[in-house]
Amino acid sequence: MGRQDGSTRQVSADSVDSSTAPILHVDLDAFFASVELLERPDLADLPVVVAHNSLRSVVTAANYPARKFGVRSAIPLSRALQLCPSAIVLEPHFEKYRHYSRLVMSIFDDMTPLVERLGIDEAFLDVAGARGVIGPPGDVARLIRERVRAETGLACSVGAAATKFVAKLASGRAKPDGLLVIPRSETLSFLHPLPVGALWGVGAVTEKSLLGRGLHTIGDIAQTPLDVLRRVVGDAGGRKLHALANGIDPRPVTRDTAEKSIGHEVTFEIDVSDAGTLRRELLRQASQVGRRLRASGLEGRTVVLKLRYADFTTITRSRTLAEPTDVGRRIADEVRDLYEAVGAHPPVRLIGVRMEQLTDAGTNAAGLWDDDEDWRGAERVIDDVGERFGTDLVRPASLMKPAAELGPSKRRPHL
DNA sequence: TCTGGGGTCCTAGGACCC
DNA sequence: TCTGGGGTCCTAGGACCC
Repeated sequence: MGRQDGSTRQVSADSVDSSTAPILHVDLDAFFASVELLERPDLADLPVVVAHNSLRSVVTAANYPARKFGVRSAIPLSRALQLCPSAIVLEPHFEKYRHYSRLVMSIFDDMTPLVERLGIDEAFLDVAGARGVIGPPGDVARLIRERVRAETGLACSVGAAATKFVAKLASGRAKPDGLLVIPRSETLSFLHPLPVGALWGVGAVTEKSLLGRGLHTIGDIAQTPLDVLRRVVGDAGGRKLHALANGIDPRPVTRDTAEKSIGHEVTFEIDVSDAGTLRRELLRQASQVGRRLRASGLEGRTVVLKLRYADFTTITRSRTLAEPTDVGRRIADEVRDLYEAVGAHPPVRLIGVRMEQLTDAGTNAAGLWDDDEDWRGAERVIDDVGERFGTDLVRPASLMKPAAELGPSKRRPHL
């Protein structure tokens, strides 16, 4: 069970006025690991990591006992096992995580219509409007934490603030299983002592160049002239950093926006040189991308091939089509052309296919210029058969009927 | 420590148009 | 005629986030 740590209780005591902190950031604690432990409560106090058990895998989640050894998300599994040889490794089950994610998100939807999902285990909520119904933001946050625990058995942490950025920092500081309210008037005193790496958009590379210029804290950034920041991190980045460091973050909580790209990629356990293997993998991924496009009712216009070589250098090659498509076959043809044009290359560590410039399928419903229709019809049959049998089928020739013989396709909502 | 897979956003150069 | 400036699209690469 999570601890109610001292600092959390102090700052978020009922006496703190949360009325100037209407933006909540809710973050499930060690989400994948916590879901796995619902079924293995006997392991809860032992170090547990969730990761594929393969040569090149990385940790996707670590519970708090594992974190005491320095194990973190995104470090190589091999490294994690060096840090903590006794760690128990569990295979991930993404279907289960999506299930719990939906349960939790629907609790958020009960609080306010303004819910912005961030991946599978986080969301921003604007609860200013919940005041009359539920109460001030602090009350909403407490209710969310109670309901998530009661209805799923999971712990979450909540930050409440006047802006998204500060709310997100606050939830991080509230972890695990805590609540931290930062009233508007305390924004700067909360922000300025924190290290530059805590700023949104400052990763390892930017952090290094900021530290190299003697900028260590968010307070340092706040006092640095905008021109100087721009020179370090570029035009847009400089403006953003300067604003955030001064507590300014005008981004509203918006309901979820349309996807901008859909893609798949794999890292091979052993680098691949054989062109045949790579072409087959491209075909597989292109089919998968096509299927996801159709399932979401989307089409894409730009096809992107991604290759990562043994030395980790990464190249992309892209081509924009005259007309968008959701047909795996068409995507496969384009991406194969892109691959052939690369020519001789070093052994490949990772290969991927992505579609960009997505639009709603059906905006081109007249079918003008649409020579993909036969393939599309055939692939829809595959979709439907696959849905019925839960399989990822190879395309039997017998299913290749002309589109005219097929009924209208079902548009399934994504996820 | 040899680095996943899903994404988003930004920059920069060149083409092309007005 | 050896030269401007803005806008948009396309391509490639890279930082960053969960």
